[in-house]
Amino acid sequence: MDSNTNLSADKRAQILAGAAAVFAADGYEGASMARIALVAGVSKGTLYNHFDSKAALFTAYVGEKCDLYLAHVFDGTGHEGDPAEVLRGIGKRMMQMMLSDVGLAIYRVVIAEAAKFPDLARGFFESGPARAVGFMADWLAEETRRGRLAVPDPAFAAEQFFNLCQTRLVLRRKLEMLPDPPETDIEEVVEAAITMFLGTYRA
Amino acid sequence: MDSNTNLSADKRAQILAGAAAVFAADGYEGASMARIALVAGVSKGTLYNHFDSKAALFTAYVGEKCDLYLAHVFDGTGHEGDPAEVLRGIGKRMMQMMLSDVGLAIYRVVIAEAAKFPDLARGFFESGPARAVGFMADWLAEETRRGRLAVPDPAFAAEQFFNLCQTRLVLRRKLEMLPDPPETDIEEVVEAAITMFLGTYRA
Amino acid sequence: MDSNTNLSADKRAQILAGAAAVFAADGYEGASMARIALVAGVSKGTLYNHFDSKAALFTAYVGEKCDLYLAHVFDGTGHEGDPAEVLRGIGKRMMQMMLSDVGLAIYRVVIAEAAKFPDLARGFFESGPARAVGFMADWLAEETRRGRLAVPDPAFAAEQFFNLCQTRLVLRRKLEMLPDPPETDIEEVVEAAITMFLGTYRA
Amino acid sequence: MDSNTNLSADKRAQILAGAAAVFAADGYEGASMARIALVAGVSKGTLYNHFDSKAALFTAYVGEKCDLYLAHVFDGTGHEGDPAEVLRGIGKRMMQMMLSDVGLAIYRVVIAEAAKFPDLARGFFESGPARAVGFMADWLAEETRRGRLAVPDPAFAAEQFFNLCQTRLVLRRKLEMLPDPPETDIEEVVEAAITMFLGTYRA
DNA sequence: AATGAATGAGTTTTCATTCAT
DNA sequence: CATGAATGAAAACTCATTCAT
Repeated sequence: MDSNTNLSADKRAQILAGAAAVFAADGYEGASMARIALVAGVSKGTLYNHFDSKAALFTAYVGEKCDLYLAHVFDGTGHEGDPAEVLRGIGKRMMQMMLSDVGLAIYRVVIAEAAKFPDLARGFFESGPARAVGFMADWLAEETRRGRLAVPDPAFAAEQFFNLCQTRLVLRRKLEMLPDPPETDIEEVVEAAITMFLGTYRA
Repeated sequence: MDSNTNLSADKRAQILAGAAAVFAADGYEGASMARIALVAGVSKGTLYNHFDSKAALFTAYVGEKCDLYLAHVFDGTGHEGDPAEVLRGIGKRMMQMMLSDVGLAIYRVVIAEAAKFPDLARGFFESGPARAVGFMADWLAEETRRGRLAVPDPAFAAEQFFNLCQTRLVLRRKLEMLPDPPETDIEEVVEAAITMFLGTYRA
Repeated sequence: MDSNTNLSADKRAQILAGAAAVFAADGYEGASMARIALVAGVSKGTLYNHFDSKAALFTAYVGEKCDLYLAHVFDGTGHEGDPAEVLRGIGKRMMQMMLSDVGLAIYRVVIAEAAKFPDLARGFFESGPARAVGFMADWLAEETRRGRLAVPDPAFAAEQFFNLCQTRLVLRRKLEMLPDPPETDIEEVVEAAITMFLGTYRA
Repeated sequence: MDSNTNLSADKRAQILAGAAAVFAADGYEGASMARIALVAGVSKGTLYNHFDSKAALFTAYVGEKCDLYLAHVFDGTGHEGDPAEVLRGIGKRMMQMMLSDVGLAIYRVVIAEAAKFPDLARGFFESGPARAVGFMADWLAEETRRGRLAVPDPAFAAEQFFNLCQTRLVLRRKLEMLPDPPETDIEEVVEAAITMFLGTYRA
């Protein structure tokens, strides 16, 4: 029975992998269940044995990506040491994620379908941005207690920092004007964000 | 003869108005020509007498919005007086536009279809963000010459300011988590952006 | 008023010229009134001022071609002199017509639409094949009276001769397997037809 | 599993039967997929599960008719005995085929669409006329070797014979002027063709 | 649980025809 | 009489979903 469960879970994962490829490439409306079945290597009927509808499959796809991809951006990130160094690590990881193919694909599809799938939009927000902001806000509060920084509203400041880090690169990438942003550009932008951020919030 | 021209232009405008409503509500793929015809109050055939295809209609819709809406955000904006005051005007106008229903709808649909319509994405960028950044960068350069500010890279600084202004409100609005952002919130966020911006770039 | 009539007749001829080009290229179903209007250089409305419907325009086109093109294949053909020589002239003219672009186009379109436009099919038959057969049958009857030939059923014999002349070339041309049949091939085939024909019907 | 295969093949055959009826009645352009689905007793979707497009269905229809209908006209035809008798059998079978409803329908539609489907036209030629000519040419060559006939160019002579056999009946049938040609007419025409043919080619 | 054939409503697009100017 | 915008029915084709095997 365990093997049975595994088999079933495997099929589910197999379908989700196909769905991920197709939804990322074609968007929600542009994706067809036939194509997902083809890419996943199963029949159309099997799709419906595992997911009630196209919308349910889409929801599961986005939910999975949010859990497995966005959610772990900061897992294991140390927040000890010099504030500038910590900000550098946070900023770079965040930007690498936002500029990656997968990160971009989820963002695109969630923004496009936010009106149709509001729960998904909220789920995306909470597994991704909200989690990152929460993590960083906690750290800012601690540094403020320690006297190294002076941040009156840590959550707001965290959001400011993430917005600053997106300068120049993120919008252009979303508009397909920047196929492959180089590492050095990210570092430059993050450095400028750190300078401005500490210029305001250093104790 | 004038009436003839007006009639034709009127129909075109009528169709574009219907298209705007439907594309904004349903996105490109989600919109159907039948529904656009219904909302515009014309027959499907008339749609095709004025626009060659759905893609052409979509292109005309986005192009029009970029020209008539985004492009005029800064028309007539004075850039005299105290830097903080000028930044306040720029920031507020920009945020009002980005958070408006029309601004949001264009952003959503352009981001979603950037891969399929790269020219549109570039057109959006150039009529909207690039124009705003260019306007602000010119002003920053002038203030630097005057000795009131010290901005080494005006275009980059302008993008930083716009990103700062988006804190807290814009992403939540895109995700349908903030149906109607109040004026006071915008002012608060812009004020914080001005503080941080001048903390770095004041002479 | 005469000028008026002429103007009107000119427009009619202009429309028919456009219709001829389009029907020949695209067939009846494949032709569109919009394209005919374009090629004829008039508006769609003008088409309907001169012809009641697409079917009427088609009928007029085929009728005109039958009258002006098929009907005059034998005008001015002398039927004096050596029977072989007369047969040679008749056979060659007939084959040149059947293998020409215009002749082929009419045949194709009349055959394709014979079920839908039976009157047209009969009209085609009578202006074209029947006329040729009648002309030749008269000549065969006269030669029989003169004692140079012995043809018991002149109309039947005439049809036999035309069928013989089509050997090898006509079907292949109808099937687009012979874009441009050379003159010498026609002569060869006609010669063989004459030999066989006279082998049977010479007095 | 056999039943499965049969089910699928049955549906295909069922669709082809419907397509045959509609294409024969309306031609390629005049036929609609909706009507074919209706006549075949399946849904439009099922049509597209079995054939990629209208053109593919048409190609399959013509190909099937050429294979199953034209190709077997001469199967089992004995070519022993008196030449006149053999010619009589060949001529009658050929004419019965050309004057039949199915034979006429394929001819009509292939001629009409030869420009659009050149491969089909060639396929028609090779399964039908070319095969008949080849068969008869072989027999003529053998009779020439045996000394009963004297045919210098057997393929050309075969085509002459088939053209002669079409006298009076075939064109009129194609033009819908002869709904149902009686057997006796065919015999008469074929007899005349044999007379003329042997008048030239008898040893 | 897996399959894939069948469905029919829905999509974009074309077209013959009409009519106000 | 010429125009060309407007129409709506019909075309080819797609797709999410169901269901018998």
